[in-house]
Amino acid sequence: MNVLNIYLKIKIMAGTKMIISRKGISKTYTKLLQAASEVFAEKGYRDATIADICNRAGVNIAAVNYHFGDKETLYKEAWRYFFLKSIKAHPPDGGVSDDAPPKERLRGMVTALLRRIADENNKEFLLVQKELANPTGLLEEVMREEIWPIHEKLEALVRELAGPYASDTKVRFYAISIISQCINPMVARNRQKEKKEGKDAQPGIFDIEDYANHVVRFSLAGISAISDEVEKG
Amino acid sequence: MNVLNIYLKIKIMAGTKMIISRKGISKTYTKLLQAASEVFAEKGYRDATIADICNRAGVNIAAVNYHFGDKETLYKEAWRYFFLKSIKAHPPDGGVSDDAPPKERLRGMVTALLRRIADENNKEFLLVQKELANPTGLLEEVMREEIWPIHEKLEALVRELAGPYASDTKVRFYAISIISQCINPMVARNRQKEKKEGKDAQPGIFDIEDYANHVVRFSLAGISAISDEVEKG
Amino acid sequence: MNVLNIYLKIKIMAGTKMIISRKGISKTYTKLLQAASEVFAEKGYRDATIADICNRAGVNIAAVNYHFGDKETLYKEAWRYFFLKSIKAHPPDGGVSDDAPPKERLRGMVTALLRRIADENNKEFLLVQKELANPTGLLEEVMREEIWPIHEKLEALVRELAGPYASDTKVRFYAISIISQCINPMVARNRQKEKKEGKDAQPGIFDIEDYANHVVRFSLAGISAISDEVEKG
Amino acid sequence: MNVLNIYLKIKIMAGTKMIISRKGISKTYTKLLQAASEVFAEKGYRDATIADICNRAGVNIAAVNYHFGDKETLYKEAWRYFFLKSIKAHPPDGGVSDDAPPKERLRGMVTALLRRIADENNKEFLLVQKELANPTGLLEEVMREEIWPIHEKLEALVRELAGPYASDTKVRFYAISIISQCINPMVARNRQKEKKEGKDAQPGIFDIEDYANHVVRFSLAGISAISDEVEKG
DNA sequence: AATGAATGAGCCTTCATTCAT
DNA sequence: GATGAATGAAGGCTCATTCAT
Repeated sequence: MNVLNIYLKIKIMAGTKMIISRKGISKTYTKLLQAASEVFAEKGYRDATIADICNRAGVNIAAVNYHFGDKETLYKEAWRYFFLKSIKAHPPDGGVSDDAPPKERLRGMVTALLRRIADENNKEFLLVQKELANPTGLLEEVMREEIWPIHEKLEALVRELAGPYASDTKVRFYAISIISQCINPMVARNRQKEKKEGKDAQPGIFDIEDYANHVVRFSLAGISAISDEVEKG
Repeated sequence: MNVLNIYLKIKIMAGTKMIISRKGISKTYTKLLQAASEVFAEKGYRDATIADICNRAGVNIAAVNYHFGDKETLYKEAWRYFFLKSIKAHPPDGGVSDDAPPKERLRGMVTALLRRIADENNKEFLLVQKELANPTGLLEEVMREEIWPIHEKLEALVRELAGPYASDTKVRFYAISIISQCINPMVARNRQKEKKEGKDAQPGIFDIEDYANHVVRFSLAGISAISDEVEKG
Repeated sequence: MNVLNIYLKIKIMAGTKMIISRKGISKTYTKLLQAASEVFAEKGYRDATIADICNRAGVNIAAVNYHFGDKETLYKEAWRYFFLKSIKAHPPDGGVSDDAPPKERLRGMVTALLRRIADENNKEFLLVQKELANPTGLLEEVMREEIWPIHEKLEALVRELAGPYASDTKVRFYAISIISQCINPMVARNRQKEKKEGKDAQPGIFDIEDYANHVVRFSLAGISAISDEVEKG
Repeated sequence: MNVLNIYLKIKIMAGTKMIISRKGISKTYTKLLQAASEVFAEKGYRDATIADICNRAGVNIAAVNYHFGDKETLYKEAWRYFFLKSIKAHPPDGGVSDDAPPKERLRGMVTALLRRIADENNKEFLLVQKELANPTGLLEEVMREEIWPIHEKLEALVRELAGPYASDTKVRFYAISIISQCINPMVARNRQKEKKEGKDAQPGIFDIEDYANHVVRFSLAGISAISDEVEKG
């Protein structure tokens, strides 16, 4: 290497510029986050291209590197950004007070979760779904942080409903059943809405409130029936 | 004029292959399907590279073009191939006769579906999941053909269980609840198994037979409870 | 290299199988020549693919290698094949006897050349044109053999017409003028016919006999005028 | 929660380029056009490779994509670029004023066209020739735009020379004869110069000015002779 | 004589990233 | 803070050729 011409260039990159920059969040930065969340949600991490995102954001292609360092960081930040928006718009308790009877609180949680996933403006679950299917490993930590609390809260509630004799396994199964009933059909529903060709009856699409009612009654019946059996047996 | 135009071209080639292979041995086609299903299941359509697949299959890169034309076709064929293997290994009725009482048949279907998804050697659902999340549009048709019949069969069974007074919407909701309880946790379970780092309790992993029992009892209770309400009300 | 497994394979390839094979020209061989001449004439050496040719000929892709050794040889043979057909169909003297007066012989040569190039079934000039533009170097020798005699014959004829005082340069120029008038517009004419969209008047297409008359009169006038000048001057 | 998420990533990069380049130096775009025109002219569209071109231009392969999008566009732009250079260097009227007598103007046009084609630095006609023989269809429109006007101008001039009684067909034939005498031998001449093996007398190569004189006199004689015939007859 | 299977080299293109201002 | 220019690595695909029967 040419001795005389060596030079060093030190680059310091902050994962979250938001906090560092003095004048608040820059316009370009926000536009990029918005565009990125849309494109990532539409195409997934791999198929989304930086050029795509910058194009939609109306900024230069080098802006991603400038603001976020690389594609990965942009991806993580976009998810974080929309997770915060989502959690603010859809509090997990569904607006039901902690003092309300358990059944009401269950209805609150189920409805909140269903609405959150079904929210057309909420790209969050599309991103999550794509991440789950094609794991980049990038959202793992942040997802664990965000999702696990909800699951735990639900388990606690279910334990109340199932009574003191229910085993841990039972309680876990109850919680799984409830969450599955919320997530799976909603994800399918979103997918169907994406392609707007209503050529046939589209059997999967339905009214959210109706379905929420169904899930609550179906699950309460399941819990009490099994719990009764157990108590008797 | 042509008379003297004869010329000889002598080519001397040295090699070893001739001795090694003798008869229709290397089924490149099958090896490619196998390798493709693995790599596609692991990485998804986009991240899987042809080089990867051919490498794993131990064949030349151009073999994909020769046998399948392009990556897309290989993808579709790999899925079709493994779907057939899967459906053969896990008949949807779970081995329960059509004459058995409805509850038994429900148990059969649920168990079959759970086992099918949970089968570690079955790449099919990994592929499906990746396809659902990052739709290439390639499997759409074939998936509709294969999956819809199962759903319809389940709906018919649920209608038996729910009694004559159950509305179509109710029946549909029952079916959705049941299928969701099967698909969602199994997919999550597979994902957890993929990364074998059992650093924490891995709360999602459980015994399939136990869970199958749970789903059947939970769902039967849900169905009969709601149906009773309806009849009375 | 593995000493024990070395083997030798000697391949003897004949450029012109026709002469070697006992039972005459094989069907596949001829079909290949025909298909090759078409495809080469349409697309040129480089853009024509062996798969294309074999497809059109309805034979296996390995047939080219089997019968001709490689693409180059097929190319040369196809040209030779069609050159012979062409020269047979269009004798250079146009059917005019060697005893005829020079003007008649000129008319014969010009007409013959024009017709030969314009012959729709004659792929020869398309091939030549493509070869001239994108020289593979393969037809060079064969073209020199075939084309040069015609040129020389024309020069001899022109010398008769120009009279004894015409310099070599003059004679050469005359010949060039005449041949150019034949080749250039005919090539352009073929090109126009290739794309059959007669959307506008297609000013280049015209009647061959009319044009032949024109060339003869135009050229005779040119020759005699200049020769007269020279003689006087 | 984000507060502590700041992280630093320090990257140390060593290189030498900074010192070497300082100001808008390397006109990659122009270098590419130049190199492309050369390579395309030498090898034709298909045989020219992007790697070749970029190599000769001393730029990275991806530069073609960046500046031109793809090979096709580069091809078109290279042609357009050199056509403009050519037309500037060789104005079609050959520098003869519009007021000059028709014969002088004919001499001007013929000489200009001959020189233009024969110009060794002018890749334009090589490109055109290759395009005509192996049409990519890409230059079609642009060629029609550029070449047709010259042809029309020549026809107008010929009409002057041929007198008022000449039919349209006659005039067209005259123009074709003249242009053919220019294009065809020049193209052949270039081809011969390309391969610099002067092994034999290379009968095609000659002095341009001599040939220009010949074409003018030859053609004028042709025109006046035929026109006279017509008038008399 | 003829062929389906297989191969290796090479080409165009894409794309995340970096340069240099 | 922001950007147009430039790059290197890699991927999918094509195609003439060869293998093995």
